[in-house]
Amino acid sequence: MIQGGLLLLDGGPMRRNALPLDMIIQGDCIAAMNELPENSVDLVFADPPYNLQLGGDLFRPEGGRVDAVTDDWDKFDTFQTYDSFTAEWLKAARRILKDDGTLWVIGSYHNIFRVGAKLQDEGFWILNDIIWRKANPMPNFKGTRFTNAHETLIWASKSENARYRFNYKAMKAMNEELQMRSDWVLPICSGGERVKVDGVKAHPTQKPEALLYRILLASTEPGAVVLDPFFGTGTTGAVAKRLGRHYIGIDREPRYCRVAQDRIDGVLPLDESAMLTMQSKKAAPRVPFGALVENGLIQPGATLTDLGRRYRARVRADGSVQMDGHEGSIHQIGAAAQGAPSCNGWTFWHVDDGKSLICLDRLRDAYRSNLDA
Amino acid sequence: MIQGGLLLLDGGPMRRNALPLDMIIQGDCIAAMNELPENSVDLVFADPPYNLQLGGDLFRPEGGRVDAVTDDWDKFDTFQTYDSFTAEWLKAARRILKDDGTLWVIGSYHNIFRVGAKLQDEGFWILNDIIWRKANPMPNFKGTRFTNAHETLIWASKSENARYRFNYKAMKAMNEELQMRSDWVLPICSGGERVKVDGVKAHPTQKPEALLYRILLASTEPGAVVLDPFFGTGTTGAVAKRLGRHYIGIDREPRYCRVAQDRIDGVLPLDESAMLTMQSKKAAPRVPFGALVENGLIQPGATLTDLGRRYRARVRADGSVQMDGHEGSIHQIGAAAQGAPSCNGWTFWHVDDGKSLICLDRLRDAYRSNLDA
DNA sequence: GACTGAGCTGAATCTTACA
DNA sequence: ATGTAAGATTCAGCTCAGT
Repeated sequence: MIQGGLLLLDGGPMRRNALPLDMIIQGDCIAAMNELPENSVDLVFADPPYNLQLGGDLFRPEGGRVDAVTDDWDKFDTFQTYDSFTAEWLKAARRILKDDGTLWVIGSYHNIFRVGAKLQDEGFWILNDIIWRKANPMPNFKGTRFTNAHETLIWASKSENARYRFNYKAMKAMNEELQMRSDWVLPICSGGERVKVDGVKAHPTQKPEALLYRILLASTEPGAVVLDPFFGTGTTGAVAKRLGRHYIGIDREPRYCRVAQDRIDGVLPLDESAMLTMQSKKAAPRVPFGALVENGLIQPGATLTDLGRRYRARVRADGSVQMDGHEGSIHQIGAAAQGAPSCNGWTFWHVDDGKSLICLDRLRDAYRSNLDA
Repeated sequence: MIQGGLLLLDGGPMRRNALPLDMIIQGDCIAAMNELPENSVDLVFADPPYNLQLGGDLFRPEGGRVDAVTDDWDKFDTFQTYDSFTAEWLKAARRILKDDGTLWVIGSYHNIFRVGAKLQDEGFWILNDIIWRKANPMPNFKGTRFTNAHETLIWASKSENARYRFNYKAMKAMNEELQMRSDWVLPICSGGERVKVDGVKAHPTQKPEALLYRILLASTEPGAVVLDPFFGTGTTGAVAKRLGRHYIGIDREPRYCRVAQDRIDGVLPLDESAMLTMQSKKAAPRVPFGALVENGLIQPGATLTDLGRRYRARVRADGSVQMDGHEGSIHQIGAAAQGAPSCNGWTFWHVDDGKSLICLDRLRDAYRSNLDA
């Protein structure tokens, strides 16, 4: 049953072996994919449930409550249940993929290792793992772990010797004529891009369009067929339409299907020049003082002094410094030394190499050029 | 048989249940770990082999080579063999780990998904996946994929509810007073750091010391026992010695054991004061608010207020406080004032000394340093 | 209109000691 | 084991109200 571009799977007359281009299928993704013809799709992008296994509520330091992903679709009883679900959708995706098509999956440490292993078991050949480095991740409020600041994507072909598509030149052009690396810095999806219904976010895990933009530009050509079995708010469809690719979206939730359809209806295909607007900005590398200690440019225990040699501070193993019983960052201790409200420790502090004083700022330059080399 | 700090496993008189601190064991890591006492090691760092094609037969527990068979079967067999090898060394590592110890593993997309899944299967609880973003990776010469510019580490505790060690403040200090994220930018190991024998690099996959430096500083305390079952050139041992941690290294190759021993012999430990790092408040001795009243740092009857002077509470002789008829601890009344689920009264409440507001936390610091004196 | 500052939010496996 | 209370803890980006 087709309703305004919406294809309803259950009981509907979807013809087997017909490819429902630029349509959204409401239903179970495994059953829906099994209805489609084999070797017919150029790309599968999948954002499956992560199986987060969250505990109770989490509160922010200022008292707010974190709006966590507690939806039923993310709950699995055991790893085994999750694994067999994963194997099933991977098998179905593999069948409909063309032999030279590729698969993208995104996940976090909760699920990505299981997905990656299963995908290799099914015969997929991993081409890259890609790190989405979030420019603005949610902090770790309780100070219990490292800030979870990235998600992982796996890009895989159907087999080891498949002739997959990779638009090398386009990627290089997008990255200021440097080869595109396996780590991508992109902001999370927020602001005007976030799809909302009555002011409330429509989906808890909407992905940024920039992510799909780069994926489709890298691994498909115009006119390609892109299938997303976990369509959600339809980011994949929106970007595919904008870039002149065909999409097929599948989602179990009628609500999400409607939201996605509305969203995609509002998308206009892009002319080439406008594509440039989404290029990534290259961030100037921020160097923490601790990195210099860690990399041996400054030894723990070294003494720092100012140009007038009036103050002396001692460097500790973690990059904090100590002076007269006070401890803190080079900036904090520099400020305390002078009784100033603030201080740029990079220019204030120097290392005495016996002959002369070397400004920390010069050591930072040295470290930066080491990074560039 | 112990030879100049080198412990030879095969046939040697290594006593079961003795912990060979600051030693290198030459032998199979699974057998060697199984000789060590259970619950005795604080940290395991593992850089396991991942070259499936060349190393397949090495992982066979029974021996017996795999004949060159059809591609599909060979691959399946290789994964199987690699998986059981992985499960074996993970089990052995898990046995010798203390219940509050943690495991670090590093790998690439070739093996990390299999290792991660197996590690979850064995009961380890993933705390973070960490991305080592290489500042200077090798380019992809053929232009067929994204430049493989990172490796992945997994950090895991022995079980879900284990009380693992994480030096939050030290990590934050090392990163300019921002939480340390899950993506670490570090240069690859090259130049003078690269261990060479007769001008040729001694090991193909030597890891940078900066990587181990951050790992040990983040997840161990001085004096901890760190075991590395794939010791190679002994980077783990070198950094452990420098940071005042004990190491136990295991490697199958006598050649690597010798190289590592020479390298570690040349390392000088940091002196203790340089090894100091920022301590988290959680580690500081607990001070009841009543003690401040008792010792005259705050007078009974004094008025407390918040930074915005919106709320006022009155201190009573027993260290409880009162506000609008409610009475309780500084935390309870602070929470009630804001309508928040909880509150740190130490940082919320201030005393007005006529000129400015003094945070209770600063009075507590004064009391604590008074205790030390 | 431009600027400032307070407030809100994002795939989160998010405390510890003691009774 | 469970419950209770102490007390430790946040970064970047966007929105919106108020100069």
